[in-house]
Amino acid sequence: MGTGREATLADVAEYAGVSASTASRALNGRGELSEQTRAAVREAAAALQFEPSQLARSLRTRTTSTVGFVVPDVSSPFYAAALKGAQRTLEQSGFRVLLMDSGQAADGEVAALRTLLAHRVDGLLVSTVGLDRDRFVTLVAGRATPCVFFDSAVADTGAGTVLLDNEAGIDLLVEHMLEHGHRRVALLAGSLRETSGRDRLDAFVAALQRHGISTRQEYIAGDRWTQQNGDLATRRILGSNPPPTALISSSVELALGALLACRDLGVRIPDDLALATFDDAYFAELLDPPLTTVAYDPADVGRLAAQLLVGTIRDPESGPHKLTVGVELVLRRSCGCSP
Amino acid sequence: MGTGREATLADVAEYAGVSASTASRALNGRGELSEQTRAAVREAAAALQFEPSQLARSLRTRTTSTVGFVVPDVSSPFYAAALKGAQRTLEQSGFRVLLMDSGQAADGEVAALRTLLAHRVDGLLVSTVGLDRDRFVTLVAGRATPCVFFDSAVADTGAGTVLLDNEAGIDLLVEHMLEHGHRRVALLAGSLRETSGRDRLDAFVAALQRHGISTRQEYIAGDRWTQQNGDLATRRILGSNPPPTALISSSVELALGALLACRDLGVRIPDDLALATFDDAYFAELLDPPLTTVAYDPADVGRLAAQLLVGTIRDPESGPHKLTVGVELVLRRSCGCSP
DNA sequence: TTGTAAGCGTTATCAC
DNA sequence: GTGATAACGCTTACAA
Repeated sequence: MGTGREATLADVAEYAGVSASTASRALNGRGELSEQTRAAVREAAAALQFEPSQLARSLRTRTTSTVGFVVPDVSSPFYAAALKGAQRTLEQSGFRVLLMDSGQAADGEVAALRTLLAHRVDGLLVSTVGLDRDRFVTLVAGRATPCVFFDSAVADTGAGTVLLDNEAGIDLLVEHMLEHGHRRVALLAGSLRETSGRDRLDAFVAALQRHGISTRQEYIAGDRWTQQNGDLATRRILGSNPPPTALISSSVELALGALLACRDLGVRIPDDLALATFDDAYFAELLDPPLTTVAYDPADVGRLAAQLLVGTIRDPESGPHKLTVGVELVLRRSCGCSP
Repeated sequence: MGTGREATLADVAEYAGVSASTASRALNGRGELSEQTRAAVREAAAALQFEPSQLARSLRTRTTSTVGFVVPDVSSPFYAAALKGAQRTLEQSGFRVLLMDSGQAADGEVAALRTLLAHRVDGLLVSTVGLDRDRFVTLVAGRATPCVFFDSAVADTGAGTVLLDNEAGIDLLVEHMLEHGHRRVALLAGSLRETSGRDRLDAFVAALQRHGISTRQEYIAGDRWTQQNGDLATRRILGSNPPPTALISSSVELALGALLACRDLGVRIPDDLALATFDDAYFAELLDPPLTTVAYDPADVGRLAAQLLVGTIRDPESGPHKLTVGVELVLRRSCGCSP
């Protein structure tokens, strides 16, 4: 059961008593050949457990059927779900996924992109941590490899972009808090280097403005998408005088941090502080208290981005598309609504 | 900024006025060459934005520096975390990750393995959905590509295995329930085709046995790792007469389903039913009620598996290793403990 | 120190 | 229908 080399096309050809080119044609169903030789080749391939080398094939055909997927953190539920969505449609279109984690850092992202390009992937799916435009352009936009951004994009570049409707989401959250009668509303912000984080912050300020409420600096805190950052930022915000009566979170991790901070501080939700967050999670309903959220389908984001990318790979001329994934408000107890 | 072909090593060589082999040596730092030509080549590479084709390199060197990663479901937090752990150590060792999702099906897993083998990955990291031994052996064990299993393995094969200490985990859970005075203890089981699921079930039966309690068939239900299955199975179990007073769950998804079912049925936790589960989750403490769990580091599982794999790739002779990742009990309210 | 040539395993373009 | 033959872009003896 030990093994020598893997069988090559030449081995198969020899076994079947034909030339390599004939064997290739037989296996790929191209060209006309007799049923007889075709069968012989198939048989030989089976007998030798032949598995054609994608490496050699790719080198020759100049196409890898592989797509690079770059995210700040694979273990985040959002990215994992987006990956899953992308996976499925890519697989159906005959593409494989080469995954890279940028580790939430620009340098990591650049390294990932380099590696992927060196592998000659046919396309790129990236959620950027906030690369500056120049760096991105010289790195990939100068090449033939199409890149579709999702969730967080580099402005004015790429073959397509799929973003969540951040503005609509924050609007829903803010207006709902105002309907509950709150006027002192605070925000837990995520990373402002990513468009998703910045857009949510901007939408928050704009929404309040629209209702004649000017933003107080002390009511905005946070700069990373982590639970710990949510905890810290919440404590900071609650320290302001007067403290806010409502808190909107830019992500579920931040909201979890807020929950922890409030529990520790003895701040009751929603009685002392109303809370609602961007991102629904499958466990949101089971939290204490159940979280009011802005929901969307993260797998959809990946799926759409993958579709855009496949479209561009197949037809490079198709102009850059921008897609927005819709969101909806899910009312639960944390904002003050009754079940 | 459209683009022609990517620059090739030959282009770089020409630009620098040297031969391709010299260019290759200069870039890879092999052999002795004058600082002068080395600099010239580097300069040329930079000027042309040369990115060496891993494809060609791999074809020539017969090594891809790529590892295949196969899991039943990427979007599951456990696998996502394991992936993250593996990623990190693989990256440090110079390997890239080609990710495939088997979609919880044996056929999907076989397809994934085939694809990965065709890509000539240097190694495989797989959490099997329960492939039968023969199928696995003819597919990959007959080849030179080493395979390390994690979380769920195919028995007696592979270059290594990293499993959670399922038995210890279930023991902790069962004994804790017994300490609380429960005698009618039920189990939410996961997929029995995976070793993780089967091991937990077996450990459950054995643990009760050890304490002189024989297992009742009606107290065991479940066959998939989903929240929905947890919900259904819980309802079935609670329908038995007399119903159990304690419920142990094989995974956090199942436990979430149980929480939902109990809420719907008006069964209070822990008063009417004590609950505890395998798998800690970052939100376990924030649930209502906070969940008592068996915790471990999922990233560790991936990390160790990756280390084993890299070791085997570097030294194919190193015998098959079996590693077990430790677990610990985290007491919270759902089992009846007070905070 | 550098160049020449062969070869990795395919597929594509020709002939026959 | 089928078989040579030449790439694809790189590395590595072996020469020079």
